[in-house]
Amino acid sequence: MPYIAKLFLVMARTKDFDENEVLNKAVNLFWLKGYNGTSMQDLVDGLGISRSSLYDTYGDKHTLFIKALESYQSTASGKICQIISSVLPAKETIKQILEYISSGLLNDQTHKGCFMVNAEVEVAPHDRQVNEMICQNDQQVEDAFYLVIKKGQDTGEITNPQDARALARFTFNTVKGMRVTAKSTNDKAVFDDIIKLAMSVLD
Amino acid sequence: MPYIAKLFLVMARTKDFDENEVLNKAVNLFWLKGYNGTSMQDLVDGLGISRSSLYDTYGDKHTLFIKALESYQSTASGKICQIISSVLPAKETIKQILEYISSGLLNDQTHKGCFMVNAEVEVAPHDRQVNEMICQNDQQVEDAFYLVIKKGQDTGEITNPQDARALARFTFNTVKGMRVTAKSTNDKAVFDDIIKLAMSVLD
DNA sequence: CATATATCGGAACGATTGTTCCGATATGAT
DNA sequence: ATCATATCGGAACAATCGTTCCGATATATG
Repeated sequence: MPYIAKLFLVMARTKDFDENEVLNKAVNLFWLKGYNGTSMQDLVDGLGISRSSLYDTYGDKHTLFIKALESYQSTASGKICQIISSVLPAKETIKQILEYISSGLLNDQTHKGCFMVNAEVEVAPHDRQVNEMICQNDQQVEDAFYLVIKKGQDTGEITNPQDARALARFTFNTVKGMRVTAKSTNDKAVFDDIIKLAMSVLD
Repeated sequence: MPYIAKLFLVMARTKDFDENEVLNKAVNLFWLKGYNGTSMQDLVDGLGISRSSLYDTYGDKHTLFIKALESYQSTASGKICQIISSVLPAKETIKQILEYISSGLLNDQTHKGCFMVNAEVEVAPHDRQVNEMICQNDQQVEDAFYLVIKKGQDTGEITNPQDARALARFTFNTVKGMRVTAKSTNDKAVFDDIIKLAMSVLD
């Protein structure tokens, strides 16, 4: 039997851990302490797998960070899409999203904030790959807001006649602001004020 | 002559560098690469003074970071106070501040953003001292917005009758959002949209 | 059961981390 | 000019950094 064929026929030891489960732990570590603040030792300790398994499975630190950010992005935007897909009135959809984000931020005693925003602030300016991920995600989120707002304008629910693109940019900027504010505050009243006034722009 | 007296009478070698000038360089280094991203070697290279002079003059890395953040904060809020003190109409004052911040962000090709926001995101959640500086500064800025907005409401220039405190929180949150957005974008149109709509809340 | 091979734990690597220390240098007051 | 002392450059420190490597272990297939 030729050697190459053997490679695919002969199986070996299976991983002792669930790859996605461990990646999720990596997300939480990077999310909590940032890229530069998280050492490989922190990861070895926190993930519960050995150094070699870590490198064999996820590559080096930077590659793991990218994978963690990708994982976070897909689950996070998944939640948003879920809210959008529930065919509520446009303004109610926006409100639900803002309140979902707000409550997520407020419920975290560790003040992790948003992993994407953390990466945008700490890493993006020095890392082309991370920057592109951020830009792509931002465009995607902005577009999602745009579509909801546009729909609201078409149905007459949103009376503000200004460019839906501008309204989407404004709304998303409000979200980013809250994700920073949450880093040093957990005063719900502050977020309620922000959401109420941001929503009022859509009237 | 008693020993203590000598301490004040006998002078020794003077510093070869200007203390504030070098601190300013430290501000720019930490601002650009963050706390964890900036090594003492980076600082030695960037400040142009020796390791020992660095420690003798500014203390350890964390102490230097605090001093750099304090320095940034005082000059940054100084600029804002300057705009506020020019007794323009309230809404014009807010607009000037937002546009001043926007242009500052857009003119920086290195996407440093705002040093305070960077520290809030990267450091504040794990550093009580930095967190307190951020909270204190945020309160100060929010109060400044509050006073201008309150004045605008009293003169009838700002017709929105909602709580001036809420309006101040909202406005400041918009600023924080822009300071994140600037990390991965330099599209002026985005900032113009955000400012225009944030301002419209004050109508 | 035997075999091949991927996974694992842990030692080890050189580089870099933040910090300390020391001898040489420079300087203001006497 | 002398003196006391703060400043300076650079060597050196232990600790940690990210990464590599190797022998032992475990397991799906033949």
